[in-house]
This record gives sequence, structure tokens and C-alpha cells, in this order.
Amino acid sequence: MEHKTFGQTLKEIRRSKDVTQRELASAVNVDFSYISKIENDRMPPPAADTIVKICEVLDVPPDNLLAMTGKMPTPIKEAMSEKPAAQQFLREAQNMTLTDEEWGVLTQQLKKLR
Amino acid sequence: MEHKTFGQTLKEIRRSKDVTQRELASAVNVDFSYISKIENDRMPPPAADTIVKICEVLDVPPDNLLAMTGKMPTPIKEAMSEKPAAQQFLREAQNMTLTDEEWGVLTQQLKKLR
DNA sequence: ATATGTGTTGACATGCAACTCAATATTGTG
DNA sequence: CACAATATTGAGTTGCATGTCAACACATAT
Repeated sequence: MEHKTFGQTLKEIRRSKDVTQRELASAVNVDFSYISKIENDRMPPPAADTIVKICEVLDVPPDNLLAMTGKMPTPIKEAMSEKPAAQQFLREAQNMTLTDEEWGVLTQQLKKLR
Repeated sequence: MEHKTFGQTLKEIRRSKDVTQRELASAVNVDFSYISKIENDRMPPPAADTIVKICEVLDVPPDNLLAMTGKMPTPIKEAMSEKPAAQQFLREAQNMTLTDEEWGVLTQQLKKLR
């Protein structure tokens, strides 16, 4: 089962909320033609911050769309930049090429920390 | 005790290996003047991939220098992009604003996975 | 059928990261 | 000192992400 593209997913969400491209575009301050292009995968997905804005307007959590792009919102990115320990963790994790399951385990352990 | 800059650190490493800027530069395929600027912090640190190349030439692990910049090498970034589970983990971790110690704990647990 | 709202497309714009190039200065060595 | 190797600096370049603008196409209600 092939993955839905970013564009397809966005289009579905937008339509399910009964919002036009123009409405969405003006709400997030981009040109409506840009929305069209990303929905048809004519252009790569927008910047992480734009994705977040879009999701706010459409009233859905951004995680799903963000995950499809491999991008991180600016605040999170900045927080990471100041955390060498986090980066260290990340590099080691990737060197190990963890499976999804193992990431799941780590996420569980993460929750137990607090 | 103030942090050493990226440039200072690189300069020290390079000198300790008895390599000139020009030698290093040509080995990593950049202009030698660029190395100079980096070492004097006249420009921001180079791209992650360039840092990795530099470290290969100087025969040191890249982790230290990479950690100073908050950048991730392309291979790791790409691997992350294909791992929604990893991104999910990351977002949750950042929402929790973990301390360095907590990241350390996670790194330990990471090692226990294998 | 035409007017209006909606969507698509191609060409072009803008900003920034990551450099290069040419000129000049500094340092080391005989 | 001389002169070569090495380092520094300022201005310019290039590629890519992230868009905009203007023109056109399609759908549908009246």
C-alpha cells in the first residue's frame, strides 16, 4: 500500500473542512496558487512553519503532515540547536538505524521520565 | 569557562594535525579562504556534510564539531525523514524540553536496546 | 450562455546559505 | 632583509527553498 503524498493528504483535509484554496491561502498569508501547486505535488511541501499555520487554520494537529516532510518547526529546531546532548542522542540513534518498534520503545521510556 | 567557538576548535584541530588551510581546503574541495573565514568565525560554520568531510580529512570524529553547530549530516537527515516514529519521538521530546541529564538517560537506554 | 467562484499552470521573484575569487597582509626561513 | 608560504579580507557568485503574479481553465447556478 503506497503512501499518500503530502499534496493529496492536504487536499483531503482541506476539502473535509469545506475550505477553499483561496480561503486557506489568505489565512496563512500565501498565494492561493501556491496552495494549488503543493496540493498537486507540483512543488515540494512548504516550510515547516507554513505547514503549522495551515494546520492551525484547518484545525488539525500538524504532526501528521510534518512527519511526511521530514521537517521540523523553527521553535523545535532552535531548541535542538541548543541541546548538544539531544543531537548526540540523535546521531547515535541513527547510526544504529533503529526500527519503528525500537523508536516506539524509546518513546515509552521518554514518557516514563516524568 | 566560556565555550570555544567552532572556528577556534577547528583551527586547533587542524594545527594539531599539522595541516595547512590550503591542504585541508583542497582535500575537501572548498576554497582555502573559506577555511580561513570559518576558523576566524567570520562566517557561520559550513554545511554539515562539509564538516563531516573536514573531520574525515583531519581524522577526527565529527560529533564534536557537529554538536557545536546544531546541524545534521544529510544521510542522517534523510534517514530521519523516512522515520515518522523518530520524528514523533523528537517532537514529544521537545515538547517536554528535556534536560541534558534526561537526554543522557535516554542515550543510555538507547544503548541497552541492542 | 454568461457570470462568478474555484482551481491550475508557467514564468518569474526574493532571500539566504554556502560558498569563490582577487587582492592584500602576515608569518616563517635562509 | 628577502622571499616564499601561509593566512585574512571584502566583494561577488551560485543554487535552492519558498514563494508571487498574471493568465487561463473549469464548474455550476441563475
